[in-house]
Amino acid sequence: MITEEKQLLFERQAEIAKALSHPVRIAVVNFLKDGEQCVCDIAEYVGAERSNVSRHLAVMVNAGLLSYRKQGLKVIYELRCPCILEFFVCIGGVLKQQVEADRRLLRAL
Amino acid sequence: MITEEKQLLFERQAEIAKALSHPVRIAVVNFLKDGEQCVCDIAEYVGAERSNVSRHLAVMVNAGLLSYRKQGLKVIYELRCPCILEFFVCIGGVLKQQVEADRRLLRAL
DNA sequence: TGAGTATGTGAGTATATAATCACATAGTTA
DNA sequence: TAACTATGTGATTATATACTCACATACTCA
Repeated sequence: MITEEKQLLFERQAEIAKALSHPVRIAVVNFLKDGEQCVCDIAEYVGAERSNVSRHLAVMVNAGLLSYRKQGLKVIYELRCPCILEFFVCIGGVLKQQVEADRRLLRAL
Repeated sequence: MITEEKQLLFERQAEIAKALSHPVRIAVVNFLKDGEQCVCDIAEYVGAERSNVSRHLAVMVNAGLLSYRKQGLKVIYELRCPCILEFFVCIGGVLKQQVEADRRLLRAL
């Protein structure tokens, strides 16, 4: 049985995973890992419409992944917690294991 | 600029995150971390319809998170890569940091 | 063989998400 | 003040996702 607290935790964890479940948002994290950036530059890096990027950023702020500050005309976003980068290490483990499996499959052909 | 390879990587990473972006699927990982289980028991643990759980499991298999084997009437699922559990450590870091921020906010009231 | 059990799937519906365009807002600078 | 720039948002549309119910499949065991 899942306790009510566990249920809440699962929902919160799922929300964070969802905030990372889009290629554009993954790209954003990758771009911001080296330091804060304005929307303009983020949009150029990820190669998407500014308004679209704006919405993706809002999703990530809502999930608690990003914070932002205004500086003149610009709005500058940064990773709220560098620990999110461990996510890529974790996912990397899964991907490596998949590639290994594919390789074994290939050899069996 | 994002290279074509990076783009592919981001898509793959997003896909894995998406497979973890639902409370039921998070619950499944939590249940399976102590060992393989059949659909029946998984459904009871997560508290959802069997057919619904079946679909969630299919999503996770597709993403490469789970593997399964048939044993008589039952189909038994297990984590394909325990490294996925690091995901919770990572997410835990983000959540802790959010709770800290909330606490600071509360003190400021 | 026939009843029973575990699982998966088709079809339908409701809801959520993503993308785009046009426009609003806010700050800048001449 | 007026033109300009960076950003966010409303409205719309297309697509994806989640869920449910009924049913098909596959295996078990009497």
